[in-house]
Amino acid sequence: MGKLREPLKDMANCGLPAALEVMGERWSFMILRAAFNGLIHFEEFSSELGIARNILSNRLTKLVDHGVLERTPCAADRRKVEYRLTEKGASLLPAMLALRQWGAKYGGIVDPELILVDARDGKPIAPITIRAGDDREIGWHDLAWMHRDELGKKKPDCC
Amino acid sequence: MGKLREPLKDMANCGLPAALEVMGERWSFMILRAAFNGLIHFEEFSSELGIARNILSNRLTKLVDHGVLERTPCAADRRKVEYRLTEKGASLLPAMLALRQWGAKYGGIVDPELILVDARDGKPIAPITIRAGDDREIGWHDLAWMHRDELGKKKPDCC
DNA sequence: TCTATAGGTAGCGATTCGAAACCCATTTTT
DNA sequence: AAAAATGGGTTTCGAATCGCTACCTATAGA
Repeated sequence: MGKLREPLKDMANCGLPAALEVMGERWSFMILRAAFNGLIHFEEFSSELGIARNILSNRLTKLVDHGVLERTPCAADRRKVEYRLTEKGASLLPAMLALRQWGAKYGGIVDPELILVDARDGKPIAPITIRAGDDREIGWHDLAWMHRDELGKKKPDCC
Repeated sequence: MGKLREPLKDMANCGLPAALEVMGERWSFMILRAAFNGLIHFEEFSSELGIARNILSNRLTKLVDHGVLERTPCAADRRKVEYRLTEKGASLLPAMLALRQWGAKYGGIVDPELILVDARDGKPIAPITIRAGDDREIGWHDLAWMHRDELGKKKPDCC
């Protein structure tokens, strides 16, 4: 039967510490955001983010080490370097947008000038939600933990 | 017309710095996770997370100050205090799960013992995705920024 | 009363951050 | 070709933060 509480002890089983290991430091998410916005060069990140060069250098190499960004020397101008999102890095978009939507909703951003839209129809994207396997939106109290051996067994309603 | 790049300069317009202001420090997300798992008392957070007491105290008061948690003295035992998620705090669930799914996928968690399921049918929840207003799943390259005045105008395909 | 529990603070060394200066290879300008 | 500017860093060093341990106070239980 599924447990109501997840055992916090065994971190080995949880993706959150792993994610925070990579993205949990200061500036990491802002760098990611900048990368999604198309910035690729060191100086671009530096000037747009206003972050100290040593810290930026440190974060960029860490993100590269963890496979979020890919660092390639620029062929055209050999002084330059390109930092591009990998597939792994691009997969952080839902997390980043969810965080961002939350910050916008509760952080006092009432009438944003720019709105993120679907390019195909120019309409705003939906708030990011949690969905069951069949696409129903579900909330916190609809969730349960279940051992991998007993998937599919509906939990009793009682507890 | 929508801009391809979001101006990073005006942070006032972006929810991400606001979100990171609240949740960007070390342990904040782990505390949130613990709260989602039903922990409510200081000693519970302390022992389960293994975090130093002064840091924990600092984070909890910060989360309370920002309205993520609500601190109420426990009526039954006046030594105790309860930290509970507010609606604002509970709204972080999609962001936390997205981050967590990402960490699990890429962080080498191959065969998790416990799986997050929909309590109604015992089936695993879906990966968190980005959706257009009409519920289509969309990806990074389908996104564009549009000024609030010109919503609904489809962008030309050319640029 | 005596002890244990809950929720913190205080002190202090270790780590990390951040501003500024410096460095060196590669363009670009003159 | 020489001089200057650019790109991507590293070094240094003071300031802030982290984290461990010890301590404190109010309440509850034995």
